[in-house]
Amino acid sequence: MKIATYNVNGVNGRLPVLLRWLDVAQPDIVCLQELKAPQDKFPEKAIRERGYESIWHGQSRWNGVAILSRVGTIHETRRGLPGDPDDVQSRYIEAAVNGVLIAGLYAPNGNPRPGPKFDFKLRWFDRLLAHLDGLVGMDAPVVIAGDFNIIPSDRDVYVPDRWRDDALFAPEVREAYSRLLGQGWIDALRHEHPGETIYTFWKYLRYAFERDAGLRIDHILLNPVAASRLVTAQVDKAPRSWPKTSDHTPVWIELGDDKRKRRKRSAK
DNA sequence: ATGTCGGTGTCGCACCGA
Repeated sequence: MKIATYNVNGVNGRLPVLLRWLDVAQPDIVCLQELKAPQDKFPEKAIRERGYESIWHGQSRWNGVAILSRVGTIHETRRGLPGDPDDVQSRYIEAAVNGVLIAGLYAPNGNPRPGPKFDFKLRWFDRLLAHLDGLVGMDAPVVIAGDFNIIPSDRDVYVPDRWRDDALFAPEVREAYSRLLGQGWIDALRHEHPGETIYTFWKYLRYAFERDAGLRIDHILLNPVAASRLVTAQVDKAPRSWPKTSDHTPVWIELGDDKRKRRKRSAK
C-alpha cells in the first residue's frame, strides 16, 4: 500500500499537476495540504473521476487539508487538533482507511520569529504532541503525514547557517520534533536513508530547484506497528519540475502486508 | 532584503501568507 503526502499549494490552481501526479504515481492513500480552497470549492468530482474518494477540511484563502483513498472507505476520526477552541485553522485531519490510521497535517509556518505567529506554532505543536502521544502505542499501523514546517537537522537544509533564526529551523521547533520522535515515532524517510541529503521543498525564488537549494520539511512518521511494515520511503522529485507546479514535491512510503495476518492466513 | 507563487477583493492591480 502506497501512502503519500503532497503540499499542493492551491488545490484548484494546481489541479492539472495533482491529477497528472495521481495518474503516474498511483498512490493508494494521499494526504494533501495547503488546499487554499473554501469547503465548497474542493475539486471532489475531478478527484473521484481518477478513482479516489476524499475527505477535506477547507478554509477560504489559506491552509486546508485532505485525505484521498482508492483502497476503501475513509472513516474520519477527527478534524482539527484538540486543546484550543479558538483555533479555526484547517490544519489537521485524521481517518481510518484500509486498516491504517492516517493523520494529515499542515503545521503553521511560524514566521516571523519572534512574534505571535511563532508562538502559535509552538502551541500548535504542544497540542499535536499531546494528541499523538495517545496514538503512537496503538496496536494498528498509524501514519502521520504532512508539511510539518520543521527542518529536523543541519543535513536537511542546503545552507544551515542561513536558516538558524527561521521559524522552520529554530531550536524550539527542532526540539518539538525531537520530543515527537521521543514518543516512539519513526521518521520514515530518514530511517530509510540515514546519510543522504533529502529535500522536499524548494522555494520558487532564484532557481532554488535548479540549484537544489532545498529543505526537508514534509515528513511521514510511523508508529512502531507501521514501521514494522515499512518497505520503502521516497521523495518523488519529478512533479517539482513540471510547469505551474507546487513549491513542494510528494513524499511517499510503501507499507507491506501485515505479517501477523499473513501468518494467520497461512495457518488455515 | 531578496524573490515568486496562489488566492482574494479593494476586482485586473495590490495585498497577504508562504
